Amino acid sequence: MALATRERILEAAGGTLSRNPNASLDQIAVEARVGRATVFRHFESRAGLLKALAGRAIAETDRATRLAAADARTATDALRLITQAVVGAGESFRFLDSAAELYDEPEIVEAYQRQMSELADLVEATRREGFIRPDLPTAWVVASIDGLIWAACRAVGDGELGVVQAQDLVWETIADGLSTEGAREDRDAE
Amino acid sequence: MALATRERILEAAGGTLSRNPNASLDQIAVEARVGRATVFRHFESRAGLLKALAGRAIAETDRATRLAAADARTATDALRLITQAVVGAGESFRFLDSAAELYDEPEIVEAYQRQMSELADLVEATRREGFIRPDLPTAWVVASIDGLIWAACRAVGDGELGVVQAQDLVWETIADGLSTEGAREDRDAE
DNA sequence: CATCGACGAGACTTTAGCGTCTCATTCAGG
DNA sequence: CCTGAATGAGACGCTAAAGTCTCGTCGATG
Repeated sequence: MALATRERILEAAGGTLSRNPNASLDQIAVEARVGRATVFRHFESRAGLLKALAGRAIAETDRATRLAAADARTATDALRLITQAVVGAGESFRFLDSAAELYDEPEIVEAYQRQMSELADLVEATRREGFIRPDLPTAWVVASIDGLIWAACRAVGDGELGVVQAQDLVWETIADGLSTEGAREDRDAE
Repeated sequence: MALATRERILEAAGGTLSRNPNASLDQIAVEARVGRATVFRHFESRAGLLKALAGRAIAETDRATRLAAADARTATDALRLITQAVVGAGESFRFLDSAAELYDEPEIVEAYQRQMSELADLVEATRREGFIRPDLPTAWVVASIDGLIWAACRAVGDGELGVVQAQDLVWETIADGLSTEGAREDRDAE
């Protein structure tokens, strides 16, 4: 039971915080159908809960990265798998909008920077495969991917797109952009 | 003087809140080199300050939209001008990360939805000009543009890119995506 | 010089939310 | 049936921050 309760609290916290970034522990406890005291039995403090939640998101991303590295034959394919995995797990990340406090947690900040740096390395690798345009700064490529993933998660959360649809669209947009000016001319030979 | 003070408070609030989404009125007052009481002389409450700040951002966007409509010969060009104007004014928008409270302000929500709907209309217009790929849902196009603008503002704020550079990259990415797969073959005739 | 409005400083009250603690209840295992 | 661990309910104290109020100062204006 203990584990189930802890999990239920984390789940509720993720959901509630993604809807209302400043939700109180009261609201989270209610959402989790749990007494507020129980939240403190499982987590040291509000910061501890946030930290656990962030740790979960980081672990999930790491897992997706490992799977992608195992399955993909090219860096480009790995980038695609990771991107789509993160969009799929988007609900686990939306709470981060609110989590300015997490910038005070060295562990979390470090893990986040590590993942960003891994992403940058992966982007470099895809660049060597000829996937990424050589004239784009890596910082911008990483930022764009981040922004598009965020947009996709938002669109899914708002019910504007389905998860699978969003996963496909993110990758298409990364690869080809939004305009007809290039990609589609290749494909459709207009 | 009254106007200058009010403006200084708004400026400080935008800056402080973009760095720390949960900044107190104390911090904002200090940043504005103003007594905390003076903040209340100019704004009814914290919510009032936030609302004024949001109103400012909305007005700035409307202004950019009007200018773009006046200057641009095509919808595509208008979309470019608006996108780049918003990136240029990005500092006025970053505080919105923190402003979950604003969802309770009908005026602001309505104005935001109106702007999003105007953007959607503009996207439709560029689609008729053959700019946007016909197979992409408008909701996704709007969301992507939003995401890329957000990414650009973040990159500028973090010092990773210059403003002009970010403005160009956003538009390039919207138009051509990140990959070599289409656009660059057109341009460089590889 | 007198006046008046804007301001800074800071005391004060109130409220929301965090974190602690206690106690009764429930439920599973022996 | 007995025991102990996990929980729910809720009281309690504490702090940060919002919002109010007063008073003294400064500076522009007549």
